[in-house]
Amino acid sequence: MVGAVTRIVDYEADSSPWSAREAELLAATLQLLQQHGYERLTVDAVAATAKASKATVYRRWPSKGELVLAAFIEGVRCAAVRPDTGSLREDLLRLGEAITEHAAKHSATIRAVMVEVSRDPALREAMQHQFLDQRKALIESVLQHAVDRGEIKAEAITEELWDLMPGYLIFRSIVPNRPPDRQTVRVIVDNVLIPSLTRPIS
Amino acid sequence: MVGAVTRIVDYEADSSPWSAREAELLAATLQLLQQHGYERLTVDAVAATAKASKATVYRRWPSKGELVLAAFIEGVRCAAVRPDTGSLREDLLRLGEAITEHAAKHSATIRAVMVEVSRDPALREAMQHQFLDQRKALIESVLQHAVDRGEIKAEAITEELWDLMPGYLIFRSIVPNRPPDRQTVRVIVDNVLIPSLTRPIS
Amino acid sequence: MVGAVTRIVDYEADSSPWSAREAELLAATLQLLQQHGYERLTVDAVAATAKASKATVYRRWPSKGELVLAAFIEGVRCAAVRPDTGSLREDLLRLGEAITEHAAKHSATIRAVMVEVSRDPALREAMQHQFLDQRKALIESVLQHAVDRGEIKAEAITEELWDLMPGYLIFRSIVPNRPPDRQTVRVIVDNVLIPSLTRPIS
Amino acid sequence: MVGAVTRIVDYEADSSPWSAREAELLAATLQLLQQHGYERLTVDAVAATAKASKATVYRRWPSKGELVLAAFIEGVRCAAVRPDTGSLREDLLRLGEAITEHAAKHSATIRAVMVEVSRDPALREAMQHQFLDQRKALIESVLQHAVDRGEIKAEAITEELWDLMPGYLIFRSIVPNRPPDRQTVRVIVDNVLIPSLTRPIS
DNA sequence: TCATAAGCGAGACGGTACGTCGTGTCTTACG
DNA sequence: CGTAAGACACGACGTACCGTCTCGCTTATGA
Repeated sequence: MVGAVTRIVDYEADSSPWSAREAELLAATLQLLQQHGYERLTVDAVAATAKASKATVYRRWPSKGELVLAAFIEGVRCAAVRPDTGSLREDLLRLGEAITEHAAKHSATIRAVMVEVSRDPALREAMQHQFLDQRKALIESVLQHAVDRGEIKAEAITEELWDLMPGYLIFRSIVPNRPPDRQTVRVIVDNVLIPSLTRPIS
Repeated sequence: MVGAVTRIVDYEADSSPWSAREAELLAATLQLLQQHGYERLTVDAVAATAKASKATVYRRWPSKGELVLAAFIEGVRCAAVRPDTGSLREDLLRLGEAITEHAAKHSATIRAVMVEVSRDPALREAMQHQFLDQRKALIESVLQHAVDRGEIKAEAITEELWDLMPGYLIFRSIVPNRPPDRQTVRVIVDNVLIPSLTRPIS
Repeated sequence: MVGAVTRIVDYEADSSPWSAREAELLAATLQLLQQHGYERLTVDAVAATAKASKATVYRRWPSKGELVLAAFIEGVRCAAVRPDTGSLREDLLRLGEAITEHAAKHSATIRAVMVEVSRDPALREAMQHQFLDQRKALIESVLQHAVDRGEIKAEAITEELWDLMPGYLIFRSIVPNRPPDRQTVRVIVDNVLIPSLTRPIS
Repeated sequence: MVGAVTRIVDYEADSSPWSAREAELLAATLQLLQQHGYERLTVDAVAATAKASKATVYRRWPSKGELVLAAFIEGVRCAAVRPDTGSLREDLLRLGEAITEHAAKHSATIRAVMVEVSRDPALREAMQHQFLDQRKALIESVLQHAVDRGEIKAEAITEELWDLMPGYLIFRSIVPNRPPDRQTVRVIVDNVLIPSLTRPIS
């Protein structure tokens, strides 16, 4: 049964692993990231904003990169809610719009995280387990529901397919000049995903 | 006629605007970027590698960001060749594979460029004209040829569609753990692009 | 009468004012001072060595400086014994050798104490009463005995004279490369002190 | 001939080995040392005072300790002038007073230098060659002149003797509460040095 | 043929952020 | 209640890099 696989990593947001103090620090980090971008974010400023000291920050996260990744994941964790409208098309639209919205707000953070993650295998690991796997489970859950409802066949689901929309939307969000909007999501869902998912299997 | 638009920005690679000295510096930059990533690339190291002095670098490019963007664009310029196999599917496959290959080699650079470009409108401008428009023209040229051959209808071409494959492939390249390969390209072309481009227009 | 002055502060070692716990802490401090010097001595290390917590240390001594001074004075208190050989020359030699020996063992501590004492009037006060006055009384007692025996005249005793040997010996101990030895003491006693103390008063 | 030895290290002040920039930094260091003492001297403050940057300081002196030692030695270098009055007693008085005056002004620096020097063999070496040897040569020169004039015999000069006055004066300067004055110098010269240097050799 | 200028290497400089460490204060939980 | 454990704010340390600048040296041209 396919559904079982979906449950290996559940899409349900876990309760936060952070203490109140840590959450404050991550919130300060996220806020400063949005305002100034990664390069102009200083750990001193994070500490000052959270009325903490640098040592308090570095006790938790051994480098600026880890701090930013944690802040990013924490930001995503809150936003990850599975849509459940009863219709695959609606679910996908909502999912796409949620991603679009979140990515628009945190594009600087996403860019920074990509750079940091590529430099440190430990960060890569964290990114994989705490973010990518979560998102994968979320989408698979949406698709699995559609399979359960008989809207699509399980065989139509490929890695590339479920990954396509989030990947492309994020790409558009972090590349200058063309942030995605509702229209972008609609076109992808209606012209790409739904046709591909519902066409007869060769 | 649609083809005329395509020619506004030609996909043909222009001859390099750089002198031999400048090309050396860009080559050194590109090499160090591949080896160490953006953050650990220092202008000192670029100068040393090219046996130049920092002043020589800064005379050309007023900041590390501009230097890296120039190096990136120069790297792309060489690699941009329009496939012309006579078959849309083949053209798209080759295009996707070329993008995949290039992005694999220069993922660190791409990540860095995204960060830098987002911080400086001047870099954004340069990125737009010297890279994005080029790539757009290249793909439109491929699609236009298919229209000319009668393989697809001009109306089937949407911004999202021609942009989808490059965007997704680059996304996959710069995100950890799942670099795209020929199979990825094949699935996108066969399961997404061709179906979407050839399905009857509603 | 001269002897009366000597008795204002007695040279006799008082019984220690410290509890067993406090003595442990001071011993740990002294040991770490000898091993690593003042700068590299940390209050954390003192606490850890004595299996105590930092709060326990700071409850007794409000700063690192006070702690170190207390440790130093405690170290000296134990070592201060008045020689009484019946001969001024012998007494002075023993005194000088005792100072030499002690200063060699605790040169790092002495240096540190000098720095700390100069920064804090309270420490200066403590140093004065708990150490300098003690030493002064000790030497005056030795000299007074010699006067009582008729070896020297009371008028020959000047502040500079009785202070000269300890001061110079300590100076030599805390300056690099030339720690004093028995020969140093002998030369000072025989060539300087005895001649000066016994020469006819002009 | 005894004079030859004296010339191995000449007491003459060498011309400064520092550039103008470096002299500024050392002057700023010395000034701040006098004002605030070693512990509260920060390299940032030195840089700011000299309108330099920390990197400029650290390029010259690899640590705060080395910087302070250099500043101290530079300060001494300027002040070291050999008295030459034609009378040993006068020469010694002037020497003692010069030492007293200088040590009074720089007592905090001297204490700091002692601590730093004891921690680093390299600093010890520098201290030895650039300061202690200089001072030794200076005093030997004064005594040698007296020998040449027939005031004293060369055999009366011992290491301890010529070292006694500077050592004791510096000791008094760096210990709290009893800074030496002209009277102190006079007593040492008249009651200790002159008698010891002129007494018949046994 | 020589001088004057422009480009270059070398690298010092002011500035700024990093990540580390130690002090002295404070809280929490245990005995 | 005193203590062990240890988190915390503060602030200095020493390092690294950016982008600017000055200094001579080379080279390339104009008198």
